[in-house]
Amino acid sequence: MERSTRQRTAISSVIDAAGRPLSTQEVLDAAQVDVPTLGLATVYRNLKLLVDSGDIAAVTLPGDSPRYESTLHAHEHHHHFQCTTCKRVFDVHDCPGDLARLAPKGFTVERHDLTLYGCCDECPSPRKVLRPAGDARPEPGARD
Amino acid sequence: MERSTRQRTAISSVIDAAGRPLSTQEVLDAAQVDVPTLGLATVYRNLKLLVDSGDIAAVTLPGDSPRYESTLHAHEHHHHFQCTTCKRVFDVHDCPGDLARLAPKGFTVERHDLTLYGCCDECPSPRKVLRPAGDARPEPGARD
DNA sequence: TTGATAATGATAACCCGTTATCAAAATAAT
DNA sequence: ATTATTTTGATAACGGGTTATCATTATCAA
Repeated sequence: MERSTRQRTAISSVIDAAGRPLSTQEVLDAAQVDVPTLGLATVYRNLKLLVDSGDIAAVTLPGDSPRYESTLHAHEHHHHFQCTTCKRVFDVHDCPGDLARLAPKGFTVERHDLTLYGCCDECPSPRKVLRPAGDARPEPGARD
Repeated sequence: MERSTRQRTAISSVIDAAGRPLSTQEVLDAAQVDVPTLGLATVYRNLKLLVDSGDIAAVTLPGDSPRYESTLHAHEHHHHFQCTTCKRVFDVHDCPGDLARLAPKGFTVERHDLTLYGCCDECPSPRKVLRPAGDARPEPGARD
């Protein structure tokens, strides 16, 4: 039977508490606060188990690896925002609605994905921050 | 200097004539009608050249490899439709508009991607075609 | 035509996210 | 506590899409 482990509990609660979809690396980093010895393979194993059990859902974005979010929050139809600076993904709780009308004639629309791109509230906007060319000072929130 | 070859011409004109974004495999298949000896490496090389020169644009979709479309058509803001059966991608020339308002407060929206999913007009809709369980007859337009 | 060199095709190598392997550790029923 | 079994962590292997390698072929200016 399935056992309760410190690793599994940490991974699960990190996702539930996040409030936004997390990457495997973000899950690893956050869960290692509770369980410092946690390994990447264990994260992958448990993410798969949680997806299969329906507790979390995978969020796929164009040209980036999947994020994972709690299905408790994800049950309502929503979309996502990705910060082009820190690459973090956030929930967008609204939807423009009635998108099926955009499809070509004769096409049936079953679902849709909408991703907004821009600058989150913790990253300095590249458009607003002017600096000398070549100044590549790392920014708060930047991931390598 | 850059030379004109049968391969380069074939790849370029296939994309211009497609009317929808093509995968590398679709480009290879279509261009081999003109140049049967065309190899996959040559397709990748020329797609990169065409993207760098601004003649074509890469279209990235969630969880699928990129498609390529002529920038002549792609200059106007538009979106995409992917058929869940044949996996082909089509242009959607409309846009719901005013999506920046959906973002969380304090976030700046620079652009957005919208992908519709469903059934194109050449594939039988899985919802409409009832057949006995286990009957996996390949459908017109299906890709393996 | 010739010759310098860019482009091609076949395939090996690469990248990176993910999965498999396996000995060691943790869990939970007894 | 004992023991059967699941889970873990480290790391090798995998897979697919893409890029590098290199001998051969094609292009084009002279």
